[in-house]
Amino acid sequence: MKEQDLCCEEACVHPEHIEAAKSHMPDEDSLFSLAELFKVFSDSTRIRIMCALADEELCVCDIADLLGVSQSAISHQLRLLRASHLVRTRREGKSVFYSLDDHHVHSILREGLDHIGHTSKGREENENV
Amino acid sequence: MKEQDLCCEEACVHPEHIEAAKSHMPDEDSLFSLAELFKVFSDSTRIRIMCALADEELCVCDIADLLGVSQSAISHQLRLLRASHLVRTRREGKSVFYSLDDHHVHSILREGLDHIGHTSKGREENENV
DNA sequence: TCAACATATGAACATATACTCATATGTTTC
DNA sequence: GAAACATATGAGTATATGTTCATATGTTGA
Repeated sequence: MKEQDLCCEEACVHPEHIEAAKSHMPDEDSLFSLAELFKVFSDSTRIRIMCALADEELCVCDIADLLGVSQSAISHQLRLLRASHLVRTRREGKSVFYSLDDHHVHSILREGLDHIGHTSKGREENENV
Repeated sequence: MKEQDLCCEEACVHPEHIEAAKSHMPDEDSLFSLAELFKVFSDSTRIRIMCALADEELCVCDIADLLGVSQSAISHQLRLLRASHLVRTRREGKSVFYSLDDHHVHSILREGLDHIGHTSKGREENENV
């Protein structure tokens, strides 16, 4: 049989814990949106773009030059960032300037850096993924 | 020609802005680790696992049951979470209990939820990715 | 030691995604 | 309007990744 895998069909599950956990779970839509948001943060090119924009706006070719990535690749990534409301644009003549669109970008990056700072300190033991 | 794409080879680039941005960029290793960390947050199954563990530890089959995902899939995902130091384990007999390993999990999820809360409010106009 | 159970893991497969290339769109200057 | 330039985008491709399936590992009780 194979309905829901039926692992630990009796004793092991803790129904009261499951109910408690269920009660404070965000709704499905939020969970999906959350994953989508962090997906945007999950590529180092996009992270580098956001870091580059941390202090001031830059045009597309500035970013491409700064990161050593092709204009096309940058443009594709900027599109994703914009779709997630993480950057905004301002046109000035032929150039388009991008800047961060949300204070959460800073907070999220900071929390992330904080985490990797902590984990890299004294816990190199289980790097064997 | 094709060396570095040579977009805006002269006038457009703003060298002083590029230098400024360069100066406050995290080092390459951190940027890579950051992306790796957020990659873990970029899947809704893993997000759901972390939310489920927000208040209390759960054993593997609890999580599988709660999320309606196979034991194997959960186990694979837990491995990633553990490798990123986001969850920790405690064995009790045949069961293995997982719990959050880091206060950053809460902060990161909260910032993320905050962001999607803001963007979903009145800006449905550019959902056309 | 063996059966039963909970969890972990390797291989395989289907899908997602980041880049390149070619080209389109939009802007300025002549 | 045409040329030059900055940016955007569609198609194609190589790689990454999440799940399933089969099976291994580890624990308990007989």
